[in-house]
Amino acid sequence: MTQRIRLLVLNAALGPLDYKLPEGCTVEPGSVVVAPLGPRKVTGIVWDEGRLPGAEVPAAKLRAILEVSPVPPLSEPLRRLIEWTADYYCAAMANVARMVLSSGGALGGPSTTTEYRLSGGVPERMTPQRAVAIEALEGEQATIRELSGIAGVSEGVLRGLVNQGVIEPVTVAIDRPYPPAEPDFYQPALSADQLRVAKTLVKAVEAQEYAPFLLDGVTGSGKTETYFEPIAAAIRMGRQVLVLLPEIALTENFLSRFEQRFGAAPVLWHSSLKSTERRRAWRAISEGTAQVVVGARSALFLPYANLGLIVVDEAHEVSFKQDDGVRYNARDVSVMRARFEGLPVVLASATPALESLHMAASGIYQKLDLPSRFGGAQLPEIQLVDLTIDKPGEGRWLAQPLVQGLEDRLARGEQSLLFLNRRGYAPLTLCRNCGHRFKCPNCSAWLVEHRLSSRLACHHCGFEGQVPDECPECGEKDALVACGPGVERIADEVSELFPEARVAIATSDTLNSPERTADFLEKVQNKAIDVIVGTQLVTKGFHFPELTLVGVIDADLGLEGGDLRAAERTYQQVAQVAGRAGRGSKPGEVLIQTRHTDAPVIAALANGDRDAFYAAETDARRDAGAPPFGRWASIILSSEDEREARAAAARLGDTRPHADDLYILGPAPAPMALLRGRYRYRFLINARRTANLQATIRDWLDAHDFPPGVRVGIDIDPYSFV
DNA sequence: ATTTTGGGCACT
DNA sequence: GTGCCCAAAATT
Repeated sequence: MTQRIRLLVLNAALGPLDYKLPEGCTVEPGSVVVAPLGPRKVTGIVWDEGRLPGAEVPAAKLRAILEVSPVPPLSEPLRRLIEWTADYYCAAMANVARMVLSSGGALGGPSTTTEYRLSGGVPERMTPQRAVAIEALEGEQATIRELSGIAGVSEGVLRGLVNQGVIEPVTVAIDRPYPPAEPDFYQPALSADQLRVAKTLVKAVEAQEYAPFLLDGVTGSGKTETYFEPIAAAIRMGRQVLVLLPEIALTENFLSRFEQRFGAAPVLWHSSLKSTERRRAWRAISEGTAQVVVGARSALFLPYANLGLIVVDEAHEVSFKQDDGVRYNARDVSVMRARFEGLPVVLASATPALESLHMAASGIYQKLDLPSRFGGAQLPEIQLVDLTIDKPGEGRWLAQPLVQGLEDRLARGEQSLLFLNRRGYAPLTLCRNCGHRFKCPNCSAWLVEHRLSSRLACHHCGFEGQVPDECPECGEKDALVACGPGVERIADEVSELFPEARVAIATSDTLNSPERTADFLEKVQNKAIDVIVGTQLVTKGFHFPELTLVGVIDADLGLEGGDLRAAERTYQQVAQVAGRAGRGSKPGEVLIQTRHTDAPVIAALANGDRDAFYAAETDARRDAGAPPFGRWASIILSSEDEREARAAAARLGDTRPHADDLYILGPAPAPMALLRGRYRYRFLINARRTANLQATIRDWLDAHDFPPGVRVGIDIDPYSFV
């Protein structure tokens, strides 16, 4: 009697498949195996009996699996999390499981790899490509393929240099252990508030039970040092910790504080890890030797052997919502994982999402407060600049009070930060003669002028073009004008006003590598920069003690557009960027430029009345049936063929379900009706909490067959309506 | 997703 | 009959 097993195959188009075990082979639920499929091989996970739907195939058809991967089986809580995530977000289990096994190579077992680095030698014959490679690879060590990516030369060039001995091979053990974090390496002095909160969290870690916390601390209150204490407790108990951060590219500050506290760097997990690093981290995590993992949202689905605590820092951040593939919200799934695993989870933020505050008010999350700044620093003074009164001149964006503020800071040798959430020089370029506007050929979006790289770029699909001398429509020369401000234009304006000021632009364009970020931070620290002009990148996590002025160029920007959470997002962004001011001994000042001084969000920001804002927003959400009182979902049908997309949407619309507890809007062209060359039609669903939203959507869509060119995207709890 | 199969059709 | 293209079916 051979044993039948059911596999979750890592292929979204395939249902569960049954196999038999070869003689003498044993597996358990969660085991990762390789199985034959036709002439091919597939990776699958042995699933619990009876938990994957589908009829049994005749025993005669069963083939034996080929091998069991030498990795620990996925734990039961993780298997339940995969099921829950797929179910909740209407995604294929295979796609969720793929995020768990996201390190292809790790499944093969331990081994070594060959990496390459410069030997210091010189090639017999120097060529331009070789010079480029040698310059770019200083201090790098990686595989040939990765080095080729870093240097921007072909692999052939590098192989040539290997033959000449200019690049030498190094044998590296992939699975060498990480340096241990020491829970008692350095004990910082904590305030009474911090101690009180830390004690509660340490207790929760020791209890080893599900316990969700909302750590609500004002900017500069020392949330990080506070949650380091339960992390230390978990390390002492030999358990692992996961810390989720929104933008892993900008963790310099976090990492140095972590090393100071624990004497070693944590294990990092993010999308730009090299394959060997990824594999090493994956194995250490699955075997339990990685103590503290600091990662972007994808770190949430890794197979921790022995997890004891999850921390989600800046938990309100929109970037925790994945916007392609499985559209999950890492903040919400973190809480579910903690529940399945039986762990404490800490959501930390100075500006919590309304949903999180509501959970705390309902008694589902325990709320912990850090109401004052660490070390006696004061929260900054906030003032509004009414742009309808203090009008900047034509082609200017800084009103007089802000110019005055900058002048004062420059005179005193203090630093300023100007916030504008728009990359590039100008968001729109048009022809003065014929009115032609530069539009992306693949998207419903204007091309943004970037003067630093002298390009017109689409921020949605990556399309780039040169800025032409003449209008492509009417041929008129020198008639193109830039409309509206971007950070580059603001930086220009500051330089014109204060030629002696040292201005730096901080966006994803300029801080696009750890090196450039470190360089920027160092310059700010050494006061080699007077004025920072930045996008949302600078709103979070930075600690600049000498920064005493924050200017918000246009607080109304976020309120435009159809985003359901626009008010909340504006509040969070402005409050966070304001929180960068006055973190040291000198008090901070914040100037907010706006045309709507009486808008509730703006007024709440000016008065520092967070509670009033949340109360007003809560009422608005209740009236709109928006989260947390109701739920939204969006369904987007897209195709490269406009007519095909429209027809598919119309047919789906014809069979829309009718129910008392939800209503369906659409189909209508999506806000970005053309995105990356695909035409998009959208349905919006608003449901009461009582509705079974996912089941309704699944039943509705399952009854349809769409043409091969049509893609269907379901977004549960959408953030961006794009 | 990928591979195999089979039907329809032009061509010999 | 043979080759070719494309859609449909099978894959456990």
